[in-house]
Amino acid sequence: MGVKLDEIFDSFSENRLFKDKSILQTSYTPENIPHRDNEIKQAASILAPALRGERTSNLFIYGQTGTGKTLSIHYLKNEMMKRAKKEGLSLDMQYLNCKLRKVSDTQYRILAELIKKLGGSVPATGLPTDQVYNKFIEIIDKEKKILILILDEIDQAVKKISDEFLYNFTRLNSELNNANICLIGISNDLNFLDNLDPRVRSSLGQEEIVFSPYNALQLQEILKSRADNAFNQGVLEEGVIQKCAAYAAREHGDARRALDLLRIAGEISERNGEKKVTMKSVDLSNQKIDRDKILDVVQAAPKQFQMTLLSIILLSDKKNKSSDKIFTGDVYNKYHELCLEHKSDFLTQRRVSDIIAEIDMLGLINAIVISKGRHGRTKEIKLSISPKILDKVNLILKESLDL
DNA sequence: AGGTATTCACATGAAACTATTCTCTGAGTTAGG
DNA sequence: TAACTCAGAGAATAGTTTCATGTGAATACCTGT
Repeated sequence: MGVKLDEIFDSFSENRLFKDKSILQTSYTPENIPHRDNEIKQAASILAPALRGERTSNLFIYGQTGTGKTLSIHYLKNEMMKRAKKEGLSLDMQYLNCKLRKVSDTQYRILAELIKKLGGSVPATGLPTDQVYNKFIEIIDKEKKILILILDEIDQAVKKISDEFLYNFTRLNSELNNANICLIGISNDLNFLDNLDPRVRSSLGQEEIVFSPYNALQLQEILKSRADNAFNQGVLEEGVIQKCAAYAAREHGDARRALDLLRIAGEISERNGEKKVTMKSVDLSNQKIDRDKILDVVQAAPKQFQMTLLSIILLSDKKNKSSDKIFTGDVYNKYHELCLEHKSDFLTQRRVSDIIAEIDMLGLINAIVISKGRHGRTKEIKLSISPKILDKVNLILKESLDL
């Protein structure tokens, strides 16, 4: 045993492909951000008055995932804070990601989190919201300064709470005597502003910046600039970067995806003891990402959801041979049967029908509404999980349903 | 043959119900003055 | 006495059921040739 382990360790340290893997991690903030100069400049010119101690317009930023919104804002934040420090300005910028679970659910938690970041403290529960709100104002208003609040994934919070809390934020200034506050909202959802209370919209959307997706070429450059430091010299096989970029470009130019692809490809090659990161591992990496996404979804899904999916899988297993199609009724019967068998309670057909639609949305199955004439109208369901990972999905389902 | 009506097996919507989570209030507790 | 903590009432929310209505085309049923 010991010998074998040594072998593994040896081969591991011998062909190290990575110089610094963390550079490819999503949490890494690079020195410069390629292809976002315009956006950063725009944002900077909007926020610049803050460096003269003046209030700035509220700013709203949108763009799809992996277009560098958060990164750019972080960068800008750091630069501005540096500058403010040098010149002794009382400027404060706080970043808050509204998507984090502990933060997002309620207005209370958002306020509590902000207060914590500003150096105050509130109990995790128990106080009325408006008291927390007052405390928040009190803390900000202690001294004369400019506070810039960056609310990332703000659409998530609004979805959970309602836009009322945003409205509160936008009128905050009228309650402040010393300090000035301004908001930067970041969202993935392009339509977000449209479904907002008009009062909030006009105030939050004073300035807007759109981050457009990277194209394949830009992705390549981003990857290249990071790969130089992340990998050792010459370990990338010809075309690896291009391939990663191409895959990611297909997914609306998601740079995060591109970086993940490259990193995982590297990990796969390293684990296989290869001397270089090969094209093949990029393919494997792509598959792995897809697979992990599916497995995560399946694992995290609620019980009834899993039960429904399992029914579909069982049915398509059987039906594949007789080449029959699967319909809602079949699924419900099977599901019902399974539930009885397992003595768990079951949902109505109405709900299962919705669950099927949800599974469809996640892309695990493909369901289209068809009419079978005299034999009614129903959904025709096709499983679209690749057979390669079907076994794993099955395993997870059986495990979590402990069958 | 050609046209119309029926009918099936669900889809799709809306409202009502329910269990859980949040918020808020007031009473009790603590600690400092 | 002010600040904090906590339990429990009431409000908000998510997940689901109940009730109601809608749908597209295969099939049954005419109708006149």
